[in-house]
Amino acid sequence: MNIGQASKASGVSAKMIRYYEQIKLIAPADRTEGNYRSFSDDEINQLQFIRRARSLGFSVEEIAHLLSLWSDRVRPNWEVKAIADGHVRALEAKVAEIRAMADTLRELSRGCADDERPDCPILADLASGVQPRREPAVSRGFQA
Amino acid sequence: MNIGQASKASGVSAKMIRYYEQIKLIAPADRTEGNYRSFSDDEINQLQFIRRARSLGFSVEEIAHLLSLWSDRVRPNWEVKAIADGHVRALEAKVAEIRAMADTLRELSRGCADDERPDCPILADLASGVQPRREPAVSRGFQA
DNA sequence: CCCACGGTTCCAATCACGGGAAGGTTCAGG
DNA sequence: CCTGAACCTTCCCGTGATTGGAACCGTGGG
Repeated sequence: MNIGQASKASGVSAKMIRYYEQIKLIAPADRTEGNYRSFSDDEINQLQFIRRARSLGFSVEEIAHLLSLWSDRVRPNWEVKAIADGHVRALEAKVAEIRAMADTLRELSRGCADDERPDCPILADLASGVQPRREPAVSRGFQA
Repeated sequence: MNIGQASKASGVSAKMIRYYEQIKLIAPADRTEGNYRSFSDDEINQLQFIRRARSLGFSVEEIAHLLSLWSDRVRPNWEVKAIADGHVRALEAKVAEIRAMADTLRELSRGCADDERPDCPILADLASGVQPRREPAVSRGFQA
């Protein structure tokens, strides 16, 4: 299978397959005579693993760890579970963070009439320099 | 006020103040004889506005729009409200997306015993290449 | 044998931000 | 007056995952 077929079969773009190879998330693929990458079924499976893990929000670093556990026949459950649970907690924190923003903003919007007047309190609030209501956000740039 | 004092007063790092100037989110600050930036109270206020808006998850582009509305004395409420509500919807979508991930992963983790055995179903699921349950995620790289 | 469609590499941009180098300015104390 | 610390200046690089594009080479069907 060349990279195009591997991409279709795995759902990972050819670009990303090359990138994953470059950052050593996956082993360098075999090459044909004409220097084309050639993928085995096992490698397609790995790519699907990666795709699925990415869709669950795991970072590439976490996926590297998961892949190594996957290929380790005596891996202990608790180690896999620890990564998963840690990630669940990170996701929950992210949800809480974003929901706090949404709640605040909904509240502000509620006080802003949908008309032509120029007295919308949203801008007034932004200008007031009010501190965020809770702890300083753990991370800010969630918008990809 | 030089950039250090402006930073302390506004809560925006000196680095970011320079960056905001560079990308023209704010006007170039006046300079002293020694080429130091000098900030007025108005400019400190603008920086606080930016900081607050960032903490609510607005992108720099959205903030540029909000700032222009802020300085527009005849701004119509509905325009401000539209930006805010659009952002609330984006935040809600993000929450739904991340919560779907967390739910899936929690479910997987529930089936994985916290012990030394190597049969954790999380890896099996990742390897299975199951499609995400809902629509293809609108955005993927939410982790800053 | 040609041409379109693959593949290959490399380089750039995204977004908001931080780190650090190399050098100039300011100001207080000795 | 001189020194040094603390500030400022610009410039470049890295982050993480991904996409886009250019320039070039290989492959295979008509």
